[in-house]
Amino acid sequence: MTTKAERTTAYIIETVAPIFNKLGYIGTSMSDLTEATGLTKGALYGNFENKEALALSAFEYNSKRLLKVIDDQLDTAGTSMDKLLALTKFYRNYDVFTLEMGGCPILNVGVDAQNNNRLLAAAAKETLKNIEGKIALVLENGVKSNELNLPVTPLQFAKQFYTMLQGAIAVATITKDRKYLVNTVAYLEVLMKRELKK
Amino acid sequence: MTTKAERTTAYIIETVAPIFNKLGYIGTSMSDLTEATGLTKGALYGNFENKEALALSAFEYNSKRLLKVIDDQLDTAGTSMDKLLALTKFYRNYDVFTLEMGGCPILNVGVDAQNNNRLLAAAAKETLKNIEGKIALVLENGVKSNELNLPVTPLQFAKQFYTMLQGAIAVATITKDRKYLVNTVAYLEVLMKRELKK
DNA sequence: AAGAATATATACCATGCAGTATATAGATTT
DNA sequence: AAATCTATATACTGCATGGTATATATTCTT
Repeated sequence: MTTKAERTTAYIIETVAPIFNKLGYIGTSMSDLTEATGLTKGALYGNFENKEALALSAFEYNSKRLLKVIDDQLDTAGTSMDKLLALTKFYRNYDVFTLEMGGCPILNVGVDAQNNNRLLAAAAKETLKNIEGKIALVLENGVKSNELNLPVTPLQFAKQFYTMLQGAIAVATITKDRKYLVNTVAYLEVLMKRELKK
Repeated sequence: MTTKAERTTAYIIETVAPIFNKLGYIGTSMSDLTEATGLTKGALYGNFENKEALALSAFEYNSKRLLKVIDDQLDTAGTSMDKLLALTKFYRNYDVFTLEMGGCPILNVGVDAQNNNRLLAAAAKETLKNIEGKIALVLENGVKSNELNLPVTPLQFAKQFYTMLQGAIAVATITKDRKYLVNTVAYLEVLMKRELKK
């Protein structure tokens, strides 16, 4: 069973995560967080050492949520191609999924923290590489099971694959136009069928 | 001839532009700027109404520099394909070019200002669409002159093209790994030759 | 070169910031 | 239910923030 204190900590993270993601590390003030949580500074500082620890926990929370959903897609039953298509389908509505998180955490934190907070920047980088690795694994299995035929190494293909997705996310975010997601995913699907077929 | 005052204004913008780009709108303090310029608040506020106006001028400065270099590439003598290849060649070293600007202004400002400053966010979006338009124009001319054969409209191709480039920029920035730029450009060049050939 | 106009420096607001010490309220254990 | 322990609220630092009023340099015009 979870104690009251644990639940409060969890509640703070959940509440605070989208705010940090939206406003950025420096752009978020402790009073933004007391206001959003309905708690006081005493409560926040009782649960977290400082603002940085809070921001890190917030990012980890968003990151885990994202990784979980990606895992879910890549765990889809069927061929490696089926798994990848489940993933692209997810990314087609990535903006909807990340809406309540306050946008793409990798993009937001990765860019925002780049020159402001080393730990956060490193965490974003780590999450990104994590996702690349997951995609590469599916590709690798596809090759091993004689299903797929890659023009490059699995990791290299995964990196190019993810670069395109992240490009769509970035441009869709900047222009506030989700068509970039839809079009990029459509393009990726054509590309996959053309390049990965044995 | 330029008056002293005009030169001071220009000097402030030049000096301040990379700082805003690196640290973000909120992350940049007026004292960061007085320190960097060697001027006092009186001088800064004498030349610009407020922090926002200064940040906007700074972004416009970076934006114009970027658009100018892109124009230079797309003005390369030769076929439309030559022009596009000049552009991709430029983007291969985009990180070097944007180093002294403090990173990609479109990505940094577009993401940073997204939830913090409407004017800056709108300016970043505008610059992005501007670049897409420039690329589309070259493609359009290539089609008109019977050189290229597009699978989609010029603007649509340009959007997909730029999305990939911006993806490489984003991921290279987040991971601090320029290989994404190199690889994406290499991939784009193969793609162009395959998809655009008449 | 003198005078007018303009640009920059100085000194100062009020406000918001992250963080803390301590008091109070609440939960957990016996 | 009482006692202990823990978590939250309150009130308060010291400092940095954006911005301004005014005095002092400096530039431009004649």
